[in-house]
Amino acid sequence: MEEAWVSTSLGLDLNTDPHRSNELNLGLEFNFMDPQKKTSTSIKDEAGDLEAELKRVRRENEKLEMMLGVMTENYITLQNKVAQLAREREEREATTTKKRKEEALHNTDSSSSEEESCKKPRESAKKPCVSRAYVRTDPSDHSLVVKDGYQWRKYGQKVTRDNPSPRAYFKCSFAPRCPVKKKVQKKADDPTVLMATYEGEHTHPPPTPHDLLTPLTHNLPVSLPSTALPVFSGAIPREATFPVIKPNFRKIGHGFEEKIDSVCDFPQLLIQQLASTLTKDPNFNTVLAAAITGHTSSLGMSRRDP
DNA sequence: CGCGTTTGACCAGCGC
DNA sequence: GCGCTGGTCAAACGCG
Ligand SMILES: [Zn+2]
Repeated sequence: MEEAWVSTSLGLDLNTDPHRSNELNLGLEFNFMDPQKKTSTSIKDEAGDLEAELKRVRRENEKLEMMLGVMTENYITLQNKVAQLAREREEREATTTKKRKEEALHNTDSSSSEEESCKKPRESAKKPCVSRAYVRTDPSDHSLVVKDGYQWRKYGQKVTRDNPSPRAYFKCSFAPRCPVKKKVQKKADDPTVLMATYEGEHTHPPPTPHDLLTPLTHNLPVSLPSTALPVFSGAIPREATFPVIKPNFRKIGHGFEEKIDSVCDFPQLLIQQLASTLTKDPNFNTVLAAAITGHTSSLGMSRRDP
């Protein structure tokens, strides 16, 4: 009974979405509304409890947010390292294989194998840094978009020979200042997995989070002039990593610009270990996004299905 | 109107 | 030299 009344009140306060909760703000307002109407102390208590609970949930949410941020940061760092190592190994192997091949091909000149590596320095110069990432997606999703925290501009799409699904070509939005390109194509044997091939290294800090996240909240003073690097003085904010995972996340942190800088509260070692473990899983982003989304909705939000 | 995407044209490398 | 293939360009188009 009481609950019904409460939820009605909430529903009235909210716009059209009684299930979804802006409870964080609502809890407070709702508390003010109470005394006006006829209230019983039990309801008050309940409201108080709820409010406290909401606060707790909110704090937990924020902590999770930050944890996620830290984790993703570490993840990206580690990913870069792994990619670099893989690249180096690949190059080494490629060199040896090529040498062997060439040796087998022209058995005639056995003296100078170095010459060949000199002959074709372009090949290695052409591919300064190549790394691969695999991302699991919704099978019904044809968009060929891999959310990796950077902004990309699509400049081409091709149907390739050995794969029924097309390959999309992207350049970093900071081009030509940033030469990074990526190719995205579904795996031939598993169309639910996107294979992203990155070439080059970004010449700028990973994400431009606020640009991506808050087009409407507030404007950044930096409108990136053509001469200056996108400046990120100090550490990258924790939201930085969110677009990597799930842009929708802005809803959560929205409006709470509090100083939740208690990273030290968290077991960083554990996080780092986690990150390093997860690094081995190419589907980490997807899985993490799903997990976080699920966790978030189970925390305070009921799902909203269109 | 500006910006990003789409898509056909074009180019370069490679094998035959 | 020719054809195939992957990669890039750029005009057309759509969207906010
Ligand atoms: Zn870049």
